[in-house]
Amino acid sequence: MEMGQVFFHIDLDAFFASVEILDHPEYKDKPLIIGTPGPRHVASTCSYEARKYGVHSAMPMTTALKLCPDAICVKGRMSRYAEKSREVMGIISSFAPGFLQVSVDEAFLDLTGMERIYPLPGKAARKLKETILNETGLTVSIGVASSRFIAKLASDYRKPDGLTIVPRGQEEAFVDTVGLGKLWGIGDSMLSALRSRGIKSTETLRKYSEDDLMRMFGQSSGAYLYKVARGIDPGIYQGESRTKSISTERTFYPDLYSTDAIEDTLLEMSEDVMFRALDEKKIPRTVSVKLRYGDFTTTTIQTTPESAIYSSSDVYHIAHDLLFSKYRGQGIRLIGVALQGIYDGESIEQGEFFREKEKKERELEKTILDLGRKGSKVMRLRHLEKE
DNA sequence: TCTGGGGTCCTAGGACCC
DNA sequence: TCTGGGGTCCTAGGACCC
Repeated sequence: MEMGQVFFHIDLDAFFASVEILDHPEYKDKPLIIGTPGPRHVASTCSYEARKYGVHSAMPMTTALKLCPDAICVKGRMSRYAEKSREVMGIISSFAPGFLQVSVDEAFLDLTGMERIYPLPGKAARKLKETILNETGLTVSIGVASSRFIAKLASDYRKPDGLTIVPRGQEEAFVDTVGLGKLWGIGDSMLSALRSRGIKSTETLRKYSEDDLMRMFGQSSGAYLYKVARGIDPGIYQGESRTKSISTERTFYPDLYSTDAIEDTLLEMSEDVMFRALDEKKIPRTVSVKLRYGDFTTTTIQTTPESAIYSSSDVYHIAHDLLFSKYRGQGIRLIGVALQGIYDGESIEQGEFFREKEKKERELEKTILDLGRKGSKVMRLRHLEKE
């Protein structure tokens, strides 16, 4: 007989802010926001002191600074956070074999079947927290439960430096305690759709059959709601996820009008995404462009050409066509470029011929790019035109 | 409160094929 | 001759998460 599954969800507390405080002890006990002040910027994280003023992730910086005018604002240093993240993830992954990292600041551990080594999961979790704190100076919150879904809710239940254990059999009761609005996968939109039908709690949600819910919210969402209301893991974070898209986007202030500036941006973005793809030996099948206008209306245009996309000049030309096929001269607030339908560059049918061409093209582009960062757009465009 | 950037997944409609 | 049904691919939009 199986003893049942045991999962940890480990969540770094206010991660970016905590790293900054570690590197700058003078920030300790002060309201700290990771983000650049100014319009069209948002806070990516903030310290717990700043949260006391109502500041939170994704809040516009202008709002955040109205709530907390004395906050220290720091521009994010992603590479430093990645470095710190690797330290922490190294510790977590050596703790038990079933390790699954889901973002820079979050990971799961599967401790199923490890009763001999860790007879008491709570004790094991405390040990893990202590090790992470001693070796990295960072605190984490851990949730322990019989599924990843419940473990994830549990790590969020008490923060920072928290530990929440949900005993087997208490999953449904725990979901009730957490409440509908804080369940993973239920956002503002679903919440108001539920409310408009008089469903304001998980208890009420359980009164509906799976068929009812599927009729009301569609197959996928219906099945999801049915499970989640009962504390059953709907299957979050299961398969190994391989990269499916590579994208970049940029918001402008003020809005962009000039064709020249639009092209310049498009070129940089095409190079950015395609170099990232080529670095991973990936080839995209689809290019998509996102446009957001001054009034926030947003549209995306994508195409999947017959011929292979193997250089950033291909991406640029396609993106350019897409953008200007839609563009009607309004001010542009945001431009995005994405590569989709990513597949393995090694498995290309044309084989040698293709790779040779790609290689030459890529080397040329790297050189141009290195020069071009400081050089002119004109020069890079001239290179592209030669194709 | 005037709304970032990087992702994943779902839906609905149309094209196309058998 | 006035119209089936299933499968798959593609596009555009949107929800959601960190």
